[in-house]
Amino acid sequence: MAQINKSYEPHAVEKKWYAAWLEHDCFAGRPVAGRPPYSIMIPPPNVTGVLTMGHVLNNTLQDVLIRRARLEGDEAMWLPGTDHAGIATQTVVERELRKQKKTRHDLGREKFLEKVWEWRDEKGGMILRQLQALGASCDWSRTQFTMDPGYSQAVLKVFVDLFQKGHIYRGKRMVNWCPASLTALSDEEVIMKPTKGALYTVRYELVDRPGEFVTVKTTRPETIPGDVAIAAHPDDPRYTGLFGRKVWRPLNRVAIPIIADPAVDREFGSGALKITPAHDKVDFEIGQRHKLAPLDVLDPDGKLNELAGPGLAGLERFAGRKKAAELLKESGALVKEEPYENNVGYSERADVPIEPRLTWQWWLRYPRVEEAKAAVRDGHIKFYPERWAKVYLHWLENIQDWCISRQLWWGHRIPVWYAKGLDREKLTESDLRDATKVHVSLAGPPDPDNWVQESDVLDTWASSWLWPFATLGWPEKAQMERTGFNYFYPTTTLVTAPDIIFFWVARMIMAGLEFVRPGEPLERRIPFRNVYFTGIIRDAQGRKMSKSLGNSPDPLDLISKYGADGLRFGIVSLAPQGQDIRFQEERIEGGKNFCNKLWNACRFRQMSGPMSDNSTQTVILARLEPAKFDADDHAILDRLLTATREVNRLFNEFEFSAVVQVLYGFFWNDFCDWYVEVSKAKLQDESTRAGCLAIQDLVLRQTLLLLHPFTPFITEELWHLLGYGTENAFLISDVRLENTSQIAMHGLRIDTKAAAEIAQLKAVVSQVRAFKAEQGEASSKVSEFIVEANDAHWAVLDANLAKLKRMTGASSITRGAMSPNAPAIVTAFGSWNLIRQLKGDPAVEKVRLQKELEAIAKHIAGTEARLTNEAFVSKAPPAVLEGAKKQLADQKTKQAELQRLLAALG
RNA sequence: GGACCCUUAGCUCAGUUGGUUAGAGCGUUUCCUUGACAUGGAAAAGGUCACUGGUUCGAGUCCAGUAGGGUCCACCA
Repeated sequence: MAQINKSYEPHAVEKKWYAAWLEHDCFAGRPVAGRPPYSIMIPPPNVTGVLTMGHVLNNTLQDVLIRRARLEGDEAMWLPGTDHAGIATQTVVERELRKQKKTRHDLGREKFLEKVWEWRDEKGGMILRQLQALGASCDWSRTQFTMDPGYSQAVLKVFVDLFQKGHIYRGKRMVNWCPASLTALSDEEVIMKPTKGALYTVRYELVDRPGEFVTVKTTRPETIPGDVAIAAHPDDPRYTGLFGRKVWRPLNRVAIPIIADPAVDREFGSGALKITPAHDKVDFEIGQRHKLAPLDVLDPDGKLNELAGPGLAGLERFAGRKKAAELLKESGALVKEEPYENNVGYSERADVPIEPRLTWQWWLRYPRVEEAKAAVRDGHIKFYPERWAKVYLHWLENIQDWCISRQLWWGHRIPVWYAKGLDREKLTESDLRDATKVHVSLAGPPDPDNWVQESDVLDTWASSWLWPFATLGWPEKAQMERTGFNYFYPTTTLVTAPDIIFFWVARMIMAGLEFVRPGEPLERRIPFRNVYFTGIIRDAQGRKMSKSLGNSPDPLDLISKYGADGLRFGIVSLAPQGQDIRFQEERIEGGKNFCNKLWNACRFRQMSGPMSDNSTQTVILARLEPAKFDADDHAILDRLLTATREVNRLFNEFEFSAVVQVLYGFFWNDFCDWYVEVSKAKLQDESTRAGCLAIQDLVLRQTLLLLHPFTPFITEELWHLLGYGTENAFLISDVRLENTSQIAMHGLRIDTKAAAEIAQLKAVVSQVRAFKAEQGEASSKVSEFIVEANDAHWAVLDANLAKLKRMTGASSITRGAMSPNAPAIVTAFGSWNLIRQLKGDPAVEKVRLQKELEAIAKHIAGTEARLTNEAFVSKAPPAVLEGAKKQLADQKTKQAELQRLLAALG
């Protein structure tokens, strides 16, 4: 067996085991009859993406779940993949083209797409390789890409199907238009941001009453040339006489009507609103009601066009705004300009203000909305934390049709063909259903020469919403058979961030319900049973991590600094359920330190004595020597069982950081700080040595098993170094969690009373150590104690004497009468006298004892007050009452002893 | 404007169905290089649990309100 080095060096270990796991196909998930499945679909990162701290958290948790499932004996399958990320990817490739002074239009659609594929093959999917460094145990043979041929077929089939069912239609409507990416966006891709600007008060002169004006307030004077009316509330007395009259539009001067519409807020400004139907959603609706044709003064890229009139035409929109204000000022129409802050919608991707724009787009009326609500409301899908269910339900209550078309090239091209020569501007809803005018199919029209294909592609989310089943080969029967669709669907758990609850989670639920296993019960159609929402990782100041702020550490740097296990352990310990996380590198360092502690505890075991047969828990149990157990042996086994139960419970509740905390506390405090220390005395005694080593072997084995999901590399390494498995059996894939109740089945009864005694003894040791420190006695210094204790107490001390001496740094602990002038303390096991060359100063000792007496008197008063309270005595449960009584008795004993010591000082 | 969340030690956070003297990690201070580990050990200091009221024998925990912070949703020009 190899020698364990002095400190843990993660890098070689990580490399070695990841390669070994891959080589032995440990990550593969295959249907096994009679074995429960556990499946997770990775939230596919953008193919352009690189690993961020958010990914680290998210994927570590998925790996934890998957590895834990393997240990529990489930057939675990974690499917990886990437998302084609329409806008992001197209932008990246266009940027490269721009370096060669080219645009995508220079290449043409086909050539451009070739370039994108080239880019993807060379540079895409880097993030998946980075996940391997983290230790992600994905079944890489199943890696999917949303533009793969099979996946694409599924996407198009869904489009055709929804079209045929009447859920998809084409409509000219106001959309969120991104002037940078030149495409429509869904509402979810628009971020509202408070933006500083100006509020302009502009007056419009009445045509038939020169010198009289109507004033309006606007933040966008450049759209004035697009005004088609001025509106006021019909009941607004200021305007009743003006409805039907006309005003002069102050830019690109023409006469426009004053109309009455209830959508106008009387309270804002003068109560009058300029109506620009082409550039505002509300205005568009008002325009429709009054049959006013929109006047579009902006080009798709955000430049003002010739309709904006001389002086403005050709200007970029923000330059146009300034210029419009100047022109208004010159003509005297500008009454006021004041600083103003309002909410402006920004394109999520391009981070520029979006323009409401009237365009033809494809829309989806969501299917299965009611069922999607029921699935979560009725608990078929459980959200962790639960409160996200409210957010989800609220969104579904107010759901709007989804704009699924994008004016991009990179994506799934919409499978619609228009008959040649057809005027698409005039296409009606019934024309759409007329096969002579519009063809919708996967295969395309049989006579392609007579048709023109729709140039738009689908929103990326309109492909990723199929992820849980399209990745398993749906809808191709043969593929589904091959991937084990029926075995792995519905997936077990989805781990994702709450910010894509609408983008993705809700839509996947609706898609699953609509397309999978039609006609079967809801719980067979849902895409997943549990959804775990991670927190969002923020920097130390609480800001979101972002590239532009540069506040996001590179996870690969962290891995090289602290090891993958250290990073994983640290990030999980940092992330309690349901809250955003403030990143602290110290916690990652703590993860590394924990690994080192684990490493050294195993090293200590190896150095403590010869290794015996460790190959199964059963053989280790057989090596235990219960007859020779002392209280510490009982206590550590008791703690092991408790910790294991806690871990099991917390796993079921998805409380990962609490699991880590329990394991940390058990291993570091109970095992290393106490049991290993007391072992040192026991190991020197030939008669207790073998049994003590067996207990260590048992505890370490269980610890490695419980820790493995969090720190897979180091646990696998130590598993082999300590001989827990055979050479070709891996902890990750060949070992099952062992039922610690087996310990009880081996005729071994854990004496919980002895275990409780140890807890008390620990307190005494702590007290004695503090006492020494207070007395200026160095913690390592060999001290002499005289203890005055009753027979029962002394018996306990005597039984543990060797250990106690080691733990308190004493050369001797003897029973005897108190020495009057030496410093002393009162413990649960007698009064301890510290004997030194230099006696304590009685005056100082007196003060110390008096202070302690004061404190105990306070506690006694408090406890007595409760116990003499009639209401407490009659209403509190017996256990609480008994506890209080015992507490009082203990406090009184201690008080008496302190008084005795004080008196002895004279 | 609506909904949800948060406020506990210098910092970041735990705190299960209300029950002894409120915990952890980091940081700070003191002591210790004793053969697993200085990536370590021992100990100390540090909290009127945001505030006010209520329910209760008993409230960090339950209820109401107030203040401060955050997130999401919403068409106020």
